Amino acid sequence: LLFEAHAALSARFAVQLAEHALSQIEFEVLLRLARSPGQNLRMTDLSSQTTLSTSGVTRVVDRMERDGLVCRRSCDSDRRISYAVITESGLARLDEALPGHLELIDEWLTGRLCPERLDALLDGLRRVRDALLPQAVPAPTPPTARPRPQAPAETPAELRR
Amino acid sequence: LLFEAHAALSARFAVQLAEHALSQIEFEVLLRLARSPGQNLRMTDLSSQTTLSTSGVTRVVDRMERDGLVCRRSCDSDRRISYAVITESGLARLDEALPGHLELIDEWLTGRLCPERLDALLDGLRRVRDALLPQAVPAPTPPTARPRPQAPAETPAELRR
DNA sequence: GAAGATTGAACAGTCAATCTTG
DNA sequence: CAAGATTGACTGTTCAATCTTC
Repeated sequence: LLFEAHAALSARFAVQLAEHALSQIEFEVLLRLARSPGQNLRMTDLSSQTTLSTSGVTRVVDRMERDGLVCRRSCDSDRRISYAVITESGLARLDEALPGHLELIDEWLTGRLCPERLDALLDGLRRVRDALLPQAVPAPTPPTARPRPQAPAETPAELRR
Repeated sequence: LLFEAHAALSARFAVQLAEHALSQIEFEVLLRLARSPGQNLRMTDLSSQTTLSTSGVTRVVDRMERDGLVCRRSCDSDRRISYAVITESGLARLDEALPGHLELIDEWLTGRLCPERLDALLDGLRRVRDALLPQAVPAPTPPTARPRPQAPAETPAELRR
């Protein structure tokens, strides 16, 4: 069920992204960075927005920096902090890969279910997700702007896969 | 959305299974074996029923055989084939871990949504999954019994996670 | 020659330990 | 001493190559 649907969809995404020489995580990193204010994110925040540990983020950013998709920038006010910033090349790569990704979503999700079914599916998933992530909705880092844009509707919600 | 719900749920499963010294894949292997006729499965079939490659299955079964949860048995009529068979110990381990797993499913899915919502969610997921796995529903291996029991209702459907 | 299974090399990710800065 | 990031050792997985059997 949930696992099968996820695995199958995930596999499709993977082959499409591979055409643009991106892994799913790299794609997600580019997407999160591109739509963050200033197009940068602290390493820690990047890890909490993905499924990776902080060391995982370090390694991914290492690779992507080597490939020129992102670069690191240190913080003036707190020198412990390191930001990952998306580069021109990274933005270009994202623009290149995104349309195909959206097509896949439309092909297998949006276009496959009638609107009511789609709404019901998203509603159910959202409820499960919200129940499982109690710490994500309240205020784990109150001063830091909560980058989650409250799922304004369909398209952005799917964007976040 | 789908990815977030899946990741969050998956994480819960992982910690529960870890209490019984099982990884998610090991649990899935035990489950698939236990409910297969003869409680055995060819290595290849095991790989197509999971997310692993054939070499991945080889390695998992290596580990589990070392731990006594499964054992290998060769085929009389075709000596290329190797079966994985669940052992007494493996069955015991599954019995030990399964109730907690079902509790989690009930806690976060079944018990969290009213019946209509749950049906709608499962229906949507099933449609997406079926659309994405065209080769799974028809006859890829027609003579071989299709082990998929057609999702007889709710409980077994969730069992397959 | 193809199918089934295994192996070696390589890779991506985690955990625990470490370093630096606040 | 806690927070942020990185590193080293390790685990699990895949890909390509190999071996055996049909």
